[in-house]
Amino acid sequence: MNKKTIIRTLEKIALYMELQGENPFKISAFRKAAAALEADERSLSEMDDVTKLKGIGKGTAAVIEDLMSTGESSLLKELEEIVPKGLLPLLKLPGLGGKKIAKLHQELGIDSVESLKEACEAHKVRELAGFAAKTEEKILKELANLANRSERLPIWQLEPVVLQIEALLGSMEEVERFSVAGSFRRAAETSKDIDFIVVTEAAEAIREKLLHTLAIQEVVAAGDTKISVILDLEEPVSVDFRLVKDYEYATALHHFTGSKEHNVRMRQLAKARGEKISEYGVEQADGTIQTFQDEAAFFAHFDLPWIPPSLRIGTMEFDKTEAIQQLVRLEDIKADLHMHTTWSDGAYSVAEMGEALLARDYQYSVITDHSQFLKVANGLTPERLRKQGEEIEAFNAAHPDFRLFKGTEMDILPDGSLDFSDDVLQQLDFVIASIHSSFTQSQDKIMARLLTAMQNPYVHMIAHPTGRIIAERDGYNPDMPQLIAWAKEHGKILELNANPYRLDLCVAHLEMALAAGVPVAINTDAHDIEHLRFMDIGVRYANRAWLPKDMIVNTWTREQFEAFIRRNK
DNA sequence: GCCGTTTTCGGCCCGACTGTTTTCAGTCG
Repeated sequence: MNKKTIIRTLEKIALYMELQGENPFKISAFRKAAAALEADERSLSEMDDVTKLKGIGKGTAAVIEDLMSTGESSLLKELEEIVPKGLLPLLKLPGLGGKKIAKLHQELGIDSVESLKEACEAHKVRELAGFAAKTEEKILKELANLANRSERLPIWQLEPVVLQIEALLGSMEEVERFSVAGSFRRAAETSKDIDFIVVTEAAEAIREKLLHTLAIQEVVAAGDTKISVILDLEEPVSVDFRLVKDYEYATALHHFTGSKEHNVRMRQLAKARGEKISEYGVEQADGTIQTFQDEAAFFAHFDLPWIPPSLRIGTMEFDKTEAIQQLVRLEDIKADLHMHTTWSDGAYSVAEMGEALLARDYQYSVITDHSQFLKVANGLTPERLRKQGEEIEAFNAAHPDFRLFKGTEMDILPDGSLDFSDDVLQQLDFVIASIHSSFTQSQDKIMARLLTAMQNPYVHMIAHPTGRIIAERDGYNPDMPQLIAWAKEHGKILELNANPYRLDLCVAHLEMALAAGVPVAINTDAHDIEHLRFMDIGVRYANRAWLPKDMIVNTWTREQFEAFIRRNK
């Protein structure tokens, strides 16, 4: 019996209990037990007594026990007999929760999406106490939406929307300050919606402006402080705006950044001190509300350092306060080691990219256009690579306080050979090796290709090591423990590609790299000046794996970096 | 169902919005 099955079973039990209209605290106890198992890194066999975990007691331990000895849960079986399976999808309908569904089942015998639809159409639902015509109409509307209801959207789909709304809010004179919040701010790979905190003294005016300016498919809610809309985009996106006063900003931003689990822990912390946290401030024992200028002051009130949003998952962020000080921040970044220009498939010239890097206060960076194999991207031949080098030197001559290094993003070919010979590579300052072809080869072949790159003394870094695209494709499935071991052995850097399409290495792989002591570079892989902004996403994503600053190559000074790239020459 | 430097019972995070009633329950985040 593996741990995942047990976690899923506990969650399933919670779901069925919800459909019975069970006590919400009992339901949440089962979810907490599942979360406790998930948060613990040990496997089941390594735990001698699960009840020692906070959140697992007699009842939930009995379920685990049952699963381990018989392979199934008698509790779940009982629930499945009482509660029709067909009710599960109804929980996805907005406006319907466990209690209402339980009532529909008990009073009208509803047991599926189909029977609910029939009951609505026959106007039977509006006769129930607590339901009325409007609810019935809403259920019918949501039932029609059920099929094409979008689940979680990938970060690369949301990022341009966030950018656009930020521009809009920035242009409104009644808006004093604002920030994106929610799981997007926590650098989640996918989100259900986008949240914004907006400071204004003119809530009504802002509400009207938002409702009239945005391309809206549906207004879900429009109250005094909360506006919730679904944007009319190719893929509909839900956006929530919370309108607050300036003095409420810090606590509102914290509250709506979450995660839910983090907030619960914070509130328990407050409660233990006789205080009460809400989005409006911290209520003291005497009833007065204390507010804060920013999140740092809010955390300081509870003797905590400012916790980066991506770490707020309700577990070790409260304990590992020392490690938080060591984490990389955007202002620590001194370089970007992976980008493209018009020489291959980029949109800007060497000089234009150089100026954009200078504008970001970087000390150095590397131009890494594609190599000759990648014809679709206008990859460079050795001859063109040499010419590009002259252009880079000219830029450097005009900017003595900054240095653009000459590099390449060289393809590792399907047959396992490298796209440039050693004497070409020798001329370069920095060499990236990447796979862009034949993703479907066996793992052995993929690993053989990567090993060639690892063993080449002129290669410094492997870019986007798995080749995944979030929510689109899995990549070429390398054996990561092996790859990381080779990186350690041969002194190579592994990339955290910060392009929101990729975020590759992913969090789990970054944690493995950290454990092995393999240095990581956070790079934007920019094909456009605008893409340099992805560094921010990369840094926030890296925080999720607790990578300390000194493990991140592009926080190193130019001198440190030069020493690293020269060591095999 | 779980938990206890207030507790073995009585809490469990807190507030907005909607739709239902007419002061509140349910849902949601």
